[in-house]
Amino acid sequence: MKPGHSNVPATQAFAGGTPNGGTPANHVTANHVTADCARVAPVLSRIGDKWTVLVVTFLGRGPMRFNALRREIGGISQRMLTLTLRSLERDGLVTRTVYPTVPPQVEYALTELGRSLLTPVLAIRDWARQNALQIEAAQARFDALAAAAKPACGGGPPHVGSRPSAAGVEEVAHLQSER
Amino acid sequence: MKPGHSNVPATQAFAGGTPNGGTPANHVTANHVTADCARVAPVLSRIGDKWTVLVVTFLGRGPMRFNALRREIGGISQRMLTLTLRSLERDGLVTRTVYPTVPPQVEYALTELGRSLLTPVLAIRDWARQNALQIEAAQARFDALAAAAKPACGGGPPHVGSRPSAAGVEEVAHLQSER
DNA sequence: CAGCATCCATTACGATACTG
DNA sequence: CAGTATCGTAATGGATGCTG
Repeated sequence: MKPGHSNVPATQAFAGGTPNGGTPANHVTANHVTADCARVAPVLSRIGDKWTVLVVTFLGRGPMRFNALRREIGGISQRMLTLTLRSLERDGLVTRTVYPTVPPQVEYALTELGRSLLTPVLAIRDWARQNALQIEAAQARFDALAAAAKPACGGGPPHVGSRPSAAGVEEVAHLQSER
Repeated sequence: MKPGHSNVPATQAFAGGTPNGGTPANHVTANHVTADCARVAPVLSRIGDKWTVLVVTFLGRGPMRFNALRREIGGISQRMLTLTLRSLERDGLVTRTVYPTVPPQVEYALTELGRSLLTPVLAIRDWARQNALQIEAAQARFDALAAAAKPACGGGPPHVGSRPSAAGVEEVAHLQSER
């Protein structure tokens, strides 16, 4: 069996209308929403896989050959690059052009659709860039609390996990100003 | 061991400068790029997991209690909702407020950071919505070609996969107009 | 150079059962 | 209600070796 992508058994809901504006108390009739959500989910799985965004981002800078891409990206295995490109090709996001030269030469490029994807994808990437530090800080804080609340017995071996909860009375409405 | 999230061994590159504009032949010195890319990758893994986007989207409509979220989302298992919310809390994207009522009541809400994430996330979701049909069409086309080029021997059992390649001479520069 | 096939480790996720 | 614990399965993804 091929370990290829394209899966997603079937997710349903996907949040319907406008997140705020629009009708305020509109808590979704939960029926027609389900429909196109099922089509949205697979796309997100695609975006979310380990390499798609990378590849799309790089191809956004112009067409590229297989190994060039491989080198630029850095940590990707040949297998995953192949798989990712296949999926993208299948989805109509990239084109694969083979030049029948003596050493075979294959060039990948974004399609129109692929370029349109580039916009929101870069938006996410930039968000990630800008907020990475905040997130790391939040994680550190969280982990610190978790570790503090679970000294278990002796010291504090690197056995991370668990949570500060159930350590006594839950702190209520922490009033954290969301920094 | 907890099956919790937060993994990502270490990805490196992440496409540096402006995707097009800027310096044209700038093919990345591949060094300082590697730095913040390593911080961006985990964030994307988070976005890409099966439920994060869903949860964030729903919470974007206002604070919600555990089971309310569970019901609204639909296909999520209790376990995954817990895990997802944990991760989001750890990342500082949602707050978890426990009200010590007799039946315990926990409310989840997006933080400022979480709301800022909402914007690019909705952008992706909308892109997915708008282009889902094109993608499906592209897939159908691709799969049709793949199936056509691989009748194997007898008929065409449901052994999907593979590709039309290596079936003869590769079609060169297909000139597909990217529809 | 480009890429498929196979093996193998890790992980994500769902179902189920139990707790405060 | 809101979890946690445990189990089993399937998907993800890396390493390696072979082909055209």
